[in-house]
Amino acid sequence: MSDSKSRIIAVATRRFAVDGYDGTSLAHIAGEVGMKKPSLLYHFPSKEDLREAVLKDLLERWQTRLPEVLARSHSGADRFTALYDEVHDFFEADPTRAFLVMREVVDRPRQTRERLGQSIRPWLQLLTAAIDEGKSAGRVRADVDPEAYLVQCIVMIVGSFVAADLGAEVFGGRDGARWAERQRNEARRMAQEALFLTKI
Amino acid sequence: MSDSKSRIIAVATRRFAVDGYDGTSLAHIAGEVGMKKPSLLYHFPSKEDLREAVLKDLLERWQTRLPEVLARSHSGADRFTALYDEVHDFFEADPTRAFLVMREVVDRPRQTRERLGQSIRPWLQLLTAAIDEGKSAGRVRADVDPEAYLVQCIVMIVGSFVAADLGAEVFGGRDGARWAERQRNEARRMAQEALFLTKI
DNA sequence: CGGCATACCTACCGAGTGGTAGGTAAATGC
DNA sequence: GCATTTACCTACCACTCGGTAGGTATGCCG
Repeated sequence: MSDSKSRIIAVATRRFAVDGYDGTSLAHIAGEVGMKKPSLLYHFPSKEDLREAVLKDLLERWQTRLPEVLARSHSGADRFTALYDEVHDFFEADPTRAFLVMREVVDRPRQTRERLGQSIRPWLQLLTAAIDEGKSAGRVRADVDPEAYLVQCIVMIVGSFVAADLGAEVFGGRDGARWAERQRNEARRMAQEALFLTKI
Repeated sequence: MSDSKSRIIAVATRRFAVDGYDGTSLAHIAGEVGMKKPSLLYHFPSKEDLREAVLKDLLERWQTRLPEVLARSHSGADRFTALYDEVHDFFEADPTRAFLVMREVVDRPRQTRERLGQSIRPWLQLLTAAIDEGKSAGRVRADVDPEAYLVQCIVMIVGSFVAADLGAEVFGGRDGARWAERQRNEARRMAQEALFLTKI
């Protein structure tokens, strides 16, 4: 991909995440990249095409990240922690990703659910099987609903970034950085405790 | 409040939730109400004023709902379940509320966190105290971070509505209604299991 | 060298936006 | 009965938007 194209995508990703699709104009994106609007439209024929490219870029980064972790990690609680942290780190590396995903889901529920669904279905099915296996082995609580549990884990991770400011406002006071860490740890603890029978 | 005003707020709430603030025009809202744009602007001097009124209306409904529950409910696990369900029901009664809240948080993190924070702080502080009390009594796990836990509960509830379509797509197949129920039960189970020491 | 693609530009267009000016018909208050 | 307020309207304005037309400088390929 040409340098200009990837720079446009980088800028558009951030602007879409912060100001939303409707709230971002092509002229602003172009200006931030260092060109004029028609030049941007030379690379992406329409705003909708740009949106598509931004989403595709995000999903590709996701797709290339996860397989490594699944291969690296062991089994049981180890694997769970590694995976959970990896997903969290993916969004922590660039928190605008969480906002972008949340916006896409809210802006276009129909289109996004198919696109996102297609992208994460293989992983969720794999993890569902792992949870069922854990149940048989007696490591995992019997009353876990694997599919619903996994979706809710994603909700917790993505939501924790979106709600980070809110939590810091209500409780954190001045200690914003610490709050993010507390929320991260608590979310992981909740996910763990709700899954495994034995304390880790 | 006049009939026109409340009808405008009702329509605007839904449109803001579905299409977003930037994606909704005053003319469309007015048309749906059955009047023209200038007539709407007679009731709300600016679009921003309307946004404010929509948010205020939502928060007021919230404020009037919760006290009853806190008064009604008993203590311990009972209270927890009643409260959790009540919050869930508040959003289930009109799922656009969840979308609206999520949009507000994403669209204006700074302004919203103060507004929402102010509105829920009393309840969260009250519940924080209840959790600490539960810890002393040995009902609640010692390693719970009450504040982070409560914020994460809100994230789970609101997020479960926003992500409902997504989960149904990945797993539910045709069985959409059942999926919503599964996700609700699992979220509550996760919150419960992560809080209490003894099984309920 | 000529022919062509790349990557940008200025200038412009029609549609739609939030908001205003000014008018009107009906209800309300004295 | 008359003045005022309420609640709507038509017509309009300035502006921004996504997108197009058409031009230009640069660099590559035969």
